[in-house]
Amino acid sequence: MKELPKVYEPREVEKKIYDMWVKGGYFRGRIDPEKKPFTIVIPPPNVTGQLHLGHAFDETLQDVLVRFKRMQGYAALWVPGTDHAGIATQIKVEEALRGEGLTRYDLGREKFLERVWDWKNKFGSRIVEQLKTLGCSCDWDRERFTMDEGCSRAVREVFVSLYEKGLIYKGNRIINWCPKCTTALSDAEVEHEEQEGHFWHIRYPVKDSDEYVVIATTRPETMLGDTAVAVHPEDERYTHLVGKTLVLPLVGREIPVVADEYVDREFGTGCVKITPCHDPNDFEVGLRHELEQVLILDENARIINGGKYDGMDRYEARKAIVADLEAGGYLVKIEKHAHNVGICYRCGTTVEPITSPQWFVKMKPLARDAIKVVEDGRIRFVPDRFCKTYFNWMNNVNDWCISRQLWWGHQIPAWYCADCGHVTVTREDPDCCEACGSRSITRDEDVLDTWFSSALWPFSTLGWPDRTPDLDYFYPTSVLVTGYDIIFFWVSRMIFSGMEHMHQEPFKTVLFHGLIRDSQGRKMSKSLGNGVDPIEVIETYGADALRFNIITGNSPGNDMRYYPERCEAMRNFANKIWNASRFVMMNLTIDKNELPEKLELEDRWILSKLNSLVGEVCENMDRFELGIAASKIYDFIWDSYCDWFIELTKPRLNGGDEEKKLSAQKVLLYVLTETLKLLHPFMPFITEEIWQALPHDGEALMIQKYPEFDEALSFPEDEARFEMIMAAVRAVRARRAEMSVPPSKHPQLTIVTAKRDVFEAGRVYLSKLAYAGELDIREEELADTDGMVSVVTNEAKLYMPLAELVDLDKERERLQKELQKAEGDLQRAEQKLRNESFVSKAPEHVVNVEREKAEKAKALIENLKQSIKKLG
RNA sequence: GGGAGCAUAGCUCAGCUGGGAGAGCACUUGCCUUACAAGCAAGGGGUCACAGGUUCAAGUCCUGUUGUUCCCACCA
Repeated sequence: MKELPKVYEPREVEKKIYDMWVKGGYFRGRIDPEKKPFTIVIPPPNVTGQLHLGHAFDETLQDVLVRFKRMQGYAALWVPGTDHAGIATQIKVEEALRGEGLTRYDLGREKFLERVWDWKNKFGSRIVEQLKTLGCSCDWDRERFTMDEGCSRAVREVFVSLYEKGLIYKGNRIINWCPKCTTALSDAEVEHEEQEGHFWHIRYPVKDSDEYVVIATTRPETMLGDTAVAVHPEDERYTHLVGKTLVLPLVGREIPVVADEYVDREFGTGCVKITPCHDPNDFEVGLRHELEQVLILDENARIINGGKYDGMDRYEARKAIVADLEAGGYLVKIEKHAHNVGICYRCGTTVEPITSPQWFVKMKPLARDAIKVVEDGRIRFVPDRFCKTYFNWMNNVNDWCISRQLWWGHQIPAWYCADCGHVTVTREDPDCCEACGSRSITRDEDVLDTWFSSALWPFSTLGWPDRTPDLDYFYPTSVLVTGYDIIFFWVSRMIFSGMEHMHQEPFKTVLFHGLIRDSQGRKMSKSLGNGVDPIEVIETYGADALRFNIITGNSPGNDMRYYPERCEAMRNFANKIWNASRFVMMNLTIDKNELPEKLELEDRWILSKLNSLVGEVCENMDRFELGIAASKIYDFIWDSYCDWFIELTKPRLNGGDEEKKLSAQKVLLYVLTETLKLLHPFMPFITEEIWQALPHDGEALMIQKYPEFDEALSFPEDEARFEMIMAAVRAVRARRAEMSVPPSKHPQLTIVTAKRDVFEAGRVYLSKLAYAGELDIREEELADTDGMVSVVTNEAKLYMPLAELVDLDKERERLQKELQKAEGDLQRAEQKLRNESFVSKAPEHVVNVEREKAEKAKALIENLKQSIKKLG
């Protein structure tokens, strides 16, 4: 038998164990017609990213599920991979270039892309290695990348087929523009932030008149693009002006007053300046009234078509324009005004709504099935409250802007013909225009939104668009695990993509988790510098401790705070298991794991407890209550197994009876082994390490069969009998603690009980765990209890000759207090039982519990009363 | 403007389909009891935010209130 070190050292163990697993090929997902598949695709982290706690959370949940199902005999497959993360990655490489004094334009598209690929190759493996240190049991042979050949083919196929169906189109429409990233963004990529701004009231004179209207705006510079002013058609203040012409201050452009129901009469002045190119509402108004479109911002948000303001930055122009308005007497007043501004989710820059020719996915037709599949339960959300969020979004979804003015990503497969203007969109790169045959075709410069490729992830990673055996077997995937913050970005898009291209839901269940915050509840972010590096945590406490910390004490969908102290507690737990195992091994003389033929009372107790635990854990796991399952295992190991059972076996192990010695070993080993299996999905490393050191059949714990509930190992009566002994032990310990009796003192213990057989069977434990000297177990009351201290349980009165240690008055007081409590219990139970409707309406077992409670309380009261009487 | 979450011990949080208030950390007391002081034993600490309601029974279900966090939304 191998000798284990006294303190568990995760660092040394984890690497070794992981290599062993990889070598054994246990992570491989293999098609097996005999087995049911269980598939998870990883939410692909950014290829150049680093593992943060959010990932650790996400991946741990997935690994627990995959390991659990794998052990249960499923053909488990966890597909790993990374995302090219268009904007994020491109920004990083451009930043690096800036260090060399270069921009991407200096390099040109081709050279720049080479640089990005270099970058990807350099850092792409970093996060993968970090996932391994966490213990992730991904099938690394299937690692994918959203821009690898297969995924790119899937993207191309989807784009072309949606285009052919008319579900992708190009249009000149209002989109969100980030002037820093210089690209269009989808609605989902814009975050909103309340900012303290101003409301500028500006006078627009009516042409050839003394009259004027006052408009209010938060973005005065956009007046350069105004092509109308709108009022409500029924607003009597302004009806006489409808159709009249205004002269735009500073610009001199003549613009009409139009009537449109979009205007809210109550808000502001009731007059709205209309800037079709720079506001989504105004854009619509502009279409309705066939207004001119004047674009006044370029890709860097500098003024164009604005006369003297051309070339100014938007904020510079704002200042200048306000000053000029004031000088010209057009400025009526300035109010403070808090309003929401859109900011880029990548760089935080305020985005500008701008009309621009972009590619869109028509969402309404796709949303239909995507809603239905969640409605009818083919896809289940855990917790289900996120259905509401999802439906709300899907029901109101706008077309999805998918083109990005970036270089890093899937270039849009559209070619424009210089001769006839036709757009060629094909699966294979064309060399001429499909309409006129002209060779003067140029490819669209733009790339697709990163999320366009992630949307296909559940099937592109399994081989689609080819009809592969993997796709047949492993699709639809079983569970998707992800944060609720990317429902719109990713989950919803995978759902409609799966329905559209596979005609099947991409996953059966979505398990949503929350965000990990710092110990003060703040979001972890680079700017706050409060991020916790999971790799450092793993180095300090071990991956198992981190995993267990994350899993326990969290419920689906809820955010959690990260506390280093909790990791310490979990590290201690790992050490506890380690030492319990050391104890078992030290005492082991057998090399086979089997239960003995003759089981002692405590054996049946622990086996029965274990068996219930197994049943409960499996149930909790099936309901995705991973945290509950984990803490039940924790309690069993620490309380039942270590604090009680191990202690209970010591008399047998140290006694002279060889048969008993063997039986104790066997039960210790059996229960430990089963417990390690139960715990393995949560703490894979330490359980595997210990299991390897124990007598075992098979190669690895991670591919052992997960325990199942077994009726034959359920002994409820023996459990109850043993609990009686435990209650007595606890009662004696409590009394001794109160009186500060050191463990070295072993006074005689007299037990007066009607359950004499039970306590006789527990003789050994009583003397060991209750530190008893001589033991007298009897049915008849003691005649003389002078000088005795008593403790009372439901089933017994226990006496110890320790009266000299105790203050009799205090003792009386204590017993009175206990009596009061017992009488209260009895009263409550009897009250319930007297209640006619309780007895008739409550389920039988609940009533029985109440009856038992009353019985027990009665017995206890009787015992206590006698003890008090004896005190005199 | 719409929607959702949270409110339980000093702190951070569990508590599943309603049936005797839990964990970790912190705190108090006593123990180095030959697996473990990263430990053992014993203990203190909660009107489960508030107000109603349903029920034999409510931390748990319903309604409202307060506080708090978040998401969505085109009021310039």
